[in-house]
Amino acid sequence: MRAASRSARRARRMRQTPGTGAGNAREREGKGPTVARVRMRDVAEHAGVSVRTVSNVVSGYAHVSPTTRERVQRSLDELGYRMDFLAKGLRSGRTGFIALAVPFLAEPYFAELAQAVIHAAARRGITVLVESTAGDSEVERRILGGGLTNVADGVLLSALTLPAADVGTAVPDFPLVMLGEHSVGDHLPRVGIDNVAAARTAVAHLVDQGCRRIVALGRNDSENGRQRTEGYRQAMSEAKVRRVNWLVVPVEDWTRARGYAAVQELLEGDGPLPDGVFAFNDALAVGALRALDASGVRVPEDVAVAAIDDIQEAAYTHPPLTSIAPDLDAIAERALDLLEVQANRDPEAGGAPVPAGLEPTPFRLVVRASSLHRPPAD
Amino acid sequence: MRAASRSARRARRMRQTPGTGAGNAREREGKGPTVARVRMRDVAEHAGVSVRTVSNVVSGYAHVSPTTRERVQRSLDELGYRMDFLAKGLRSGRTGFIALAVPFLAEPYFAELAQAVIHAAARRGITVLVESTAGDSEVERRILGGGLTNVADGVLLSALTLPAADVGTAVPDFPLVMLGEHSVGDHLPRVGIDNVAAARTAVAHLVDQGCRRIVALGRNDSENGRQRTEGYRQAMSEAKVRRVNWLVVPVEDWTRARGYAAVQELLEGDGPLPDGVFAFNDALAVGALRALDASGVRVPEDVAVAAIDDIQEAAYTHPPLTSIAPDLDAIAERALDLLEVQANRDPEAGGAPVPAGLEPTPFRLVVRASSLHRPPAD
DNA sequence: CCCCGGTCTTGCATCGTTGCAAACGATCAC
DNA sequence: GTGATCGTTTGCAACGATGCAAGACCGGGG
Repeated sequence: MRAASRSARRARRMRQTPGTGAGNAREREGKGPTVARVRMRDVAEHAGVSVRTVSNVVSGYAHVSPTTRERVQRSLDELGYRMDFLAKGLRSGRTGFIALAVPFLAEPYFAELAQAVIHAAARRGITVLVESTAGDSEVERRILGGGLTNVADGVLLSALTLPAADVGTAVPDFPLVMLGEHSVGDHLPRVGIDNVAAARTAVAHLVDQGCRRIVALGRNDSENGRQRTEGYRQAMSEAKVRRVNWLVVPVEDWTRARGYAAVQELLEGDGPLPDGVFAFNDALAVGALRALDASGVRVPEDVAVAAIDDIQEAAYTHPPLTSIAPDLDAIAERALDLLEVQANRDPEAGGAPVPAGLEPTPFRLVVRASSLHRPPAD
Repeated sequence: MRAASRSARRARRMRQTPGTGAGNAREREGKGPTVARVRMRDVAEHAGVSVRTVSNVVSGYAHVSPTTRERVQRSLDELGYRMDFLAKGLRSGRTGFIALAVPFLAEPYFAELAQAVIHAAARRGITVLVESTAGDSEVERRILGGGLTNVADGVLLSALTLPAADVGTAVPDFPLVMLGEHSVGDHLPRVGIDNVAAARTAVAHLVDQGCRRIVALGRNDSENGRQRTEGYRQAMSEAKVRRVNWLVVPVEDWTRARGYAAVQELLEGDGPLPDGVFAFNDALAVGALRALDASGVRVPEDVAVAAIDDIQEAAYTHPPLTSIAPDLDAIAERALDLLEVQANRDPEAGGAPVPAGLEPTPFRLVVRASSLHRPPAD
């Protein structure tokens, strides 16, 4: 794709003043819809000051006389000046962008996370570049390697598959914060909920509701999965549930389809039916609920269900889904804070070391009908 | 936020060779994690060629001897060169980014649309910048005014609230394609499904299923809404449904919550109950289904439900939702095509005019349980 | 009357890349 | 052998902004 409208205008200007390249008085073409790009130089000439002074006004430099400032401002408005981010970025080394990489933007949890990040960033005047890695660890590795540097001042990476071993313990040379609940080693700063605690809370809630044979829907092949499995174990153990009633059903990925398939298989099997399902995320739970519904199993009477994520959809399932709600806004804000810390760190002076390890953010249990196995003891 | 690691490195270099600024042999600092930025100049020196030749190799220029190309490539790899997109963009006028602006990224439809766009763009080597306008018409107007130009080669805008009157008939001076189903006038290129046809198809399907009193859930205060209303009208009229059985229930926005509230109100009212609900989008339908479920109204036996969007969630509602599925990949591809057409258009030569008006993309009706009011006639 | 400290303004070089067009060398036809 | 041609490589300037440091200007104290 060529930016024809822009380069063509440039070409015209260069034709006007061949060689010198100093084409100064830049014609504004008619009053048609097409508006020539206005540079600081144009504003400077219009206001009768130097380019540098215009820059000073635009960037809010203190020592500019009110008179000058106002005159420049008027020219700025009149010509409709807009900063060229590319030039600014090239010269100053800062772009005003951060990159956010998530596995699947279409997955509700990541969409909601992305929205939270975008809004938090907008409040700070930062624009977000969204990448969708498709859960490809190759892509994730490339990003960790700095593939987005120089176009972004910092990177938020929500890795999915990336094995910790692949990353090594190298600290990248650009601001980076791991997002969500996946960890690739504790040498990197990371923001998210405490997965063990979250899972334990959800499972303990099911136990509270009288469940004694609780199936966990998930898999411990990722750091994230391991932690949620651990939370499940802790809660089961604390509740003194007999080992024979523990069951972790592995699923390939955490989608509605897998949740549906897993539960369907479970129901068709010859093992005893569970009275509780703890899904590692809401998408799995949504699939599970559908499968239970299709098989005529009543929720929560026969089986109680709880999960983690509390996506918006959770309030509208049949029945509404009990879930652990991470504070996405808190995650976004904290992650941006950590990016700033890293960006402001002066590597020369040694400065503060890069913060590392999990920065836990709050979560809460949102109880809805799906887990009300027995009426609350009131 | 300051990009400290980068600017500090720069400062150091400048200290080394004061005045000249030509610091050539750039030291690679230790073997620590910090890696100095490698420029074309560094590669050129390493390979013993000119900077321009490196540029030629990198950009795939044809007339480079195999020998030279290979030598440069080796240096490129060895030094780990990565292009500075800012400099490239500044010089060439093209950034390789496009901007995508949607109202709410957390709404499943927009998330799925965004994912489709990101993937389609990735296939073309384009990176996507996502903005979330929050449905603010002020933001949308700013974007139409060119607020994202110069950082993006083109803009895809999925406007929500923007009234056509505010836009005027001016053709923007940058590549722009309106996305989704909202129109702000037919002077702008636009990609999406034919809303009238889509709505008519959905409603006709409900009629087919034996529905005679069909409520439309939506509002005609947007172009989009007007068109879906029109489709509803056409289908009702074609089916010769008596006027008294037509009803459009207005909703403030197209969310699950509004759909829920609207149906609840409807059920509490004293009017006759409908036997069919046509929701303007899936989110409304999801809310509607939940409200019907909560009130003990059976779907599809008592009321059949159909909607537009076919978000992933639709296959997992209770019961699964019949919906019109737009081809998101086709929308994304076509939109990118149209951006390219505009970008390549030579305004000097007059070129082809900017394509304008709706570029309709295919859709299909996905029938699920929610609309099976009576068993198919077979 | 001049020097000094401060405020306000400016010129120059520079960020890393590509467009342009010229230079270069080798090959080829005559 | 000489000029034309082609393929290959190069130098220079420029994209639009900011960092740096010097210059211009102003008023007050010595």
